[in-house]
Amino acid sequence: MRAEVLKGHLDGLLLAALEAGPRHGYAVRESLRELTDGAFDLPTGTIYPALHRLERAGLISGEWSSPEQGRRRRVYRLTARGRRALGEERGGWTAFAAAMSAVLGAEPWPTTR
Amino acid sequence: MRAEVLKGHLDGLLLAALEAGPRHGYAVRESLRELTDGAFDLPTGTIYPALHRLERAGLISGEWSSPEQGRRRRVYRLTARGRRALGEERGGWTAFAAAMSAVLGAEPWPTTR
DNA sequence: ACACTATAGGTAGCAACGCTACGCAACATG
DNA sequence: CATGTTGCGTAGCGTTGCTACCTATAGTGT
Repeated sequence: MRAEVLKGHLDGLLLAALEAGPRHGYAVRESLRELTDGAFDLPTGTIYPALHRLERAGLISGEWSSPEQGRRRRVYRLTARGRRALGEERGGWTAFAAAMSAVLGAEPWPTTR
Repeated sequence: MRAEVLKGHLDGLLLAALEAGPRHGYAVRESLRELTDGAFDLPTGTIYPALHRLERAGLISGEWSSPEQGRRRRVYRLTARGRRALGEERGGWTAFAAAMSAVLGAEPWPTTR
């Protein structure tokens, strides 16, 4: 999978991974890898800056967990705005996928559902 | 539709538009707009550099048509390598779309086929 | 004891790509 | 004869994900 195809779609993926509940960055990464059977195996240099961007944008909020213990984890959860944004991402994806498939033709959707 | 979502997917679109037969750049642009009901209304500053890139890569070949007439048009056609590349683009799109939908869940494919 | 892997977070710099904003020209239409 | 459409082109920009690297703790193996 070429690298650039993900551009513009990552935010939706991260938001969706957090929809099921609060998670820290490393767990988000694992969720994506498992949900996609390894297709989205994103480097941490992709995950962490993206989470910071989403937090700055107010779509997720993070806080450090268990500071007394050694292992520091930053746990993120969707904000209300993030939940709205996720809805828009889903709509945008559907429109984009429909347009792509209209042009590419030929079995746009996986036939094995 | 945000701009970045197209990144990495444009080549496949252009190749697909040329699959039906040779076309000049402006016609490719119109094909994409019509096939997608206006969803992909790409600026010429996107189309032309991308076609040049594909030509340099040997996936399409272009030649000027009707030089004696005033209006100059550069007509592109798929090369053999371009046709192969289009097949790979289709496969890549299917894999990408499947992974995206696995994460986004919830009605990944348009229900109105 | 020591090495190694997995977990967990981070950043600087880069490359790629599509877009914006232009410019140029021929042809059609009113 | 002014405007709009067709048609091609490029320079420069902003965004984004990736590469490559760093730090640190916990667990596992030898």
